[in-house]
Amino acid sequence: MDPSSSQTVRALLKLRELILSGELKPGERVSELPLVDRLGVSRTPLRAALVRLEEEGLLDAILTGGFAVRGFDERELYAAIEVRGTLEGLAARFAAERGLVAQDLVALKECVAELDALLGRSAITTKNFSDYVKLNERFHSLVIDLADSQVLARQIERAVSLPFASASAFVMVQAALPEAQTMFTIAQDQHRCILQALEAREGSRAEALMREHARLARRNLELALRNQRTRLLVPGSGLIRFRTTAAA
Amino acid sequence: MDPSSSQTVRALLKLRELILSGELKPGERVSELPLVDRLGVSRTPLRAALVRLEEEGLLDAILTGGFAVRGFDERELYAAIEVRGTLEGLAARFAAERGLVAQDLVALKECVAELDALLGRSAITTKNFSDYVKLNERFHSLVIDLADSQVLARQIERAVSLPFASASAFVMVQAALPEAQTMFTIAQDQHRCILQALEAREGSRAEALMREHARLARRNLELALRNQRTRLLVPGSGLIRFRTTAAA
DNA sequence: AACCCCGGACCTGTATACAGCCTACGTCCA
DNA sequence: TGGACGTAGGCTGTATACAGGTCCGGGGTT
Repeated sequence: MDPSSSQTVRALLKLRELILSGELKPGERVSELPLVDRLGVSRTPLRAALVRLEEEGLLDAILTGGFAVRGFDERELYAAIEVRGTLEGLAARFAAERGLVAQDLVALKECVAELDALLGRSAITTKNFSDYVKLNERFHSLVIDLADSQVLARQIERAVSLPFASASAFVMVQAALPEAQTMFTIAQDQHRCILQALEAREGSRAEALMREHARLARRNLELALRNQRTRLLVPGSGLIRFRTTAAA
Repeated sequence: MDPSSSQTVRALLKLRELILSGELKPGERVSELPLVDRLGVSRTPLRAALVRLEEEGLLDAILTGGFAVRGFDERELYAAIEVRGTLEGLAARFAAERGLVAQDLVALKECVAELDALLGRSAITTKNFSDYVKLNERFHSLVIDLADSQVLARQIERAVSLPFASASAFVMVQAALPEAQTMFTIAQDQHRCILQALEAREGSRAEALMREHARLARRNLELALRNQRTRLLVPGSGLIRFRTTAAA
């Protein structure tokens, strides 16, 4: 009965992978029976996974029943990032206003120091970017933990469940584009400033910084979409619907 | 196949009612078989409803399997309201920055005018408060619509699925407490100012106003909890765990 | 008297059968 | 040739049977 090895979880993971990889295209109906063969699970856990993915925002319920893969246009990508930044900003403010104890500060400072060390050692490349991703995610989850609100944490969890909204969604792009290398420096300075604001209990500043920090993701996304080469590095790129008509 | 009359929806509604009414207490395990008799649906739609309620935040998954009713302490109530206000604030900013067309403005102004008329006619009491609730919710959903982002709209939908977080959660309390009557006037002035900010494309102001607007809910909640008489008027009051030990 | 072990009831996860609905294709008629 | 109707296939919603795990209580032992 280990939940991590349950059929439901297996179905959820495989199905999410199928959607993100683009094997199921936006708008396409996701029928259950073909997936039963494809995923090797029966309909019951499969349906549970479908319901979860709908709540997650990757699927849309069809009026007549069943689900379809959801598509996202460029505006929705930016909105998703802004939502994430806004919620993380709120978390930063909560954390700052509560005040941090020494132990919390140590953990944060350690994280920032490790990032410093990593960035000072060598450039982030497509080969070693996963170390950066780990540290970056640690920083973000530390801040969320410090906000100490399950309601907020769950809401953020849901926001980043859209693959292109997460804090580390575009690290791969950054690593691949030389013109994006400076973003690492900027991001790390923001980390440092956020830490400082948290320490000084400057809630408003912490919030604003965290929001702006998320907007780096937006800039990376814009860069990524402009280059044919990096476009496919965007997580969940298969879900993106590019406008065929001229944008207003 | 009408989804509104499906067993799943029926189970979802009845189960939510059972939780909010306090018949199922926080921490209590929600076993499926007893509910099959109680709700008159089989386990399959019941389980679907359980999964949805977990995503909604009313249930917690138990490690060994199954679900338990989630409890909320006072801090979480405030956090939920703040999250809602923050997201609605973002919606207001999006709407303002996009710019409204004449038709949008008409709809908003009509809504505000109707609220003016209602408030001018007579005091809001526990008997006629539902008219106010309808108009208030219309104002809020208009703003959300104008933000024109499904990602954001879904996130807000989820935020207000916690019963005490919704924009109209405390109207009943307001109506019952004489000292809260001025809140109607204040709220309506905020509506007016938000409309003005949207019209002038003042995104930042619209956002700040919407946030502050949500904080009225917080003030109402504080009032409600202080009065033994109104405490039970708080939606989902059965889910609230009051601290027994002294708060840090 | 306290602790440990064993047994049974209960509960969830999973698979599958069945019924009703929607859809799409083919055919027939105007 | 185009449109409308009927039928067949497939799909989802629902119910239920079965297997494995969990938890609680009682009895025995130290």
